[in-house]
Amino acid sequence: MKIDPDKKIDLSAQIANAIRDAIVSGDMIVDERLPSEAELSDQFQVSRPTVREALKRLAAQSLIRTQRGATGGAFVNRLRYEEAYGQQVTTSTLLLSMNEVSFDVACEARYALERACAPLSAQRRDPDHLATMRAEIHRQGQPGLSDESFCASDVTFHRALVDGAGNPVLSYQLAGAVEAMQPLMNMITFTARSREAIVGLHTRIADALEAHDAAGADTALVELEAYTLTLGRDVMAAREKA
Amino acid sequence: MKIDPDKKIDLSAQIANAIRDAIVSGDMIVDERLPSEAELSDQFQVSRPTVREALKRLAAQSLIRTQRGATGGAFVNRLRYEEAYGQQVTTSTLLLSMNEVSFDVACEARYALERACAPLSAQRRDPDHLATMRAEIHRQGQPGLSDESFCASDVTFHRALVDGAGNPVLSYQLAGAVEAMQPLMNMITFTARSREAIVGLHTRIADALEAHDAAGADTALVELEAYTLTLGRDVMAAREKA
DNA sequence: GGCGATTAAAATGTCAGACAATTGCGAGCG
DNA sequence: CGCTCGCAATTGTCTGACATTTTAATCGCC
Repeated sequence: MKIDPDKKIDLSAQIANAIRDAIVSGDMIVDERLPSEAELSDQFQVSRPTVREALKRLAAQSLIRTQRGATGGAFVNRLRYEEAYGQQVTTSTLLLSMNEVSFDVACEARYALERACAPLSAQRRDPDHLATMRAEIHRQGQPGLSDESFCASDVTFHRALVDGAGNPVLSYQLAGAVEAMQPLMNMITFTARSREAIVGLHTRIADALEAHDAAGADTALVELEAYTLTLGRDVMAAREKA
Repeated sequence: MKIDPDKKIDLSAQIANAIRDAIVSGDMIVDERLPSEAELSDQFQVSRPTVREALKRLAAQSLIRTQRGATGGAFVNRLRYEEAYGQQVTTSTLLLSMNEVSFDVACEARYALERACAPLSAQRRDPDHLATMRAEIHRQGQPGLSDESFCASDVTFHRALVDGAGNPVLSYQLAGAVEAMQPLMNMITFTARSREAIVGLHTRIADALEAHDAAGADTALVELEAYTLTLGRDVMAAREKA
């Protein structure tokens, strides 16, 4: 591994970067064991706590995992979709909440991405995805459902749509966009009438996917986007007035 | 903040999670100062190194930044798109390289997402984006360009296309997909003939965007996807044989 | 009284050494 | 031969200290 002269940035950050580069570049392969903390501190000529801080940085990014005991140590982690999902959602949520992203912009991005999945989903959706969508549509029609539950069900519905495309890379990329929107969507109070409209559009989407009708799904998604936008703007307007 | 009983997971991970939740939930706002390491170690009843490991985890995710000196400390960081880009690209690249994502699947995801941007880009692209695309097209036509440079230029071209949509959320989401593909694309050797074909399609895309012709851009992207897929499969087949 | 230089204080960054906890493996014993 | 016990390796945590950096206040001088 490389050296770390007396730059101005933290030693632990330099070490973390050096190891990260080794992993990303492929110099270290999955499940390969890193040297022990003592060996690393010797190799980099720093103390063990400094090495540990570097390893924790990498662990926070799921690049390595650690294991105690005799045959333990730090190992290059196989990055799994589930772990990447979590980070992706956290990052996207923070980006949206910290950068004054407007409801309109987030909404546009979300539906643009979903529409990219719809044709593939119309082609490949399997009965499981359709069943999930039907179940969520039914739940969304239940009276007395809280707004939070309605939103959660909405997310599940749209994730089924995305997963129906059968492309894990797409599912991963969209997890952030769809779930990060949830806090924004949670601000909306859904009236019985607006829920009815949404359920109707969801039903049209599910029907179109079941019939392998990509164009129909696209049309329904466009309408759903327009309707969601209207709901969001009403909330903003009402809040402006108050 | 909450407590951490003697669970089985690391204390530093528990503390990091507690602070992360406080930030994500909005309990701590941007630029707010966290308690000093000494205060945190007192509050959580752990030693300072343990607190430091927790803070490094958060710093690795760009959730906090630290500053030395009298008025220093750890501050909630405003997550910027540029920082999020980097993490997004690193994560996506690793996901693709570690999970045996096929060239076909990655290609499909990338072009599906780009096609989602194309209509917006046709509508909103400004002269800067067009100029970038034209410049990269010209570069791609230069003889003697290395395959790596050709790929890098390709990435710049497609990022201009995506940025043309004028939606930062879309740009962020797609940065991972486009750039993560680069290592896979770098495996392809571009012959003079294939470069010519790609430059032709790029020109058609730029022309369509300039003419606000969304359908034309979409058609050209579909053809480019098919052509890229062919190139990738040829490489795989040749590698199989060898 | 005002202004500049020095010093003090607060905070993070780093180090050294020690002990606890966990786990695998081998040696010893029944 | 099998089981158990203990040892060694490794990470997890603690204590205390010193170095470095930055701000702010104090002191002295004009």
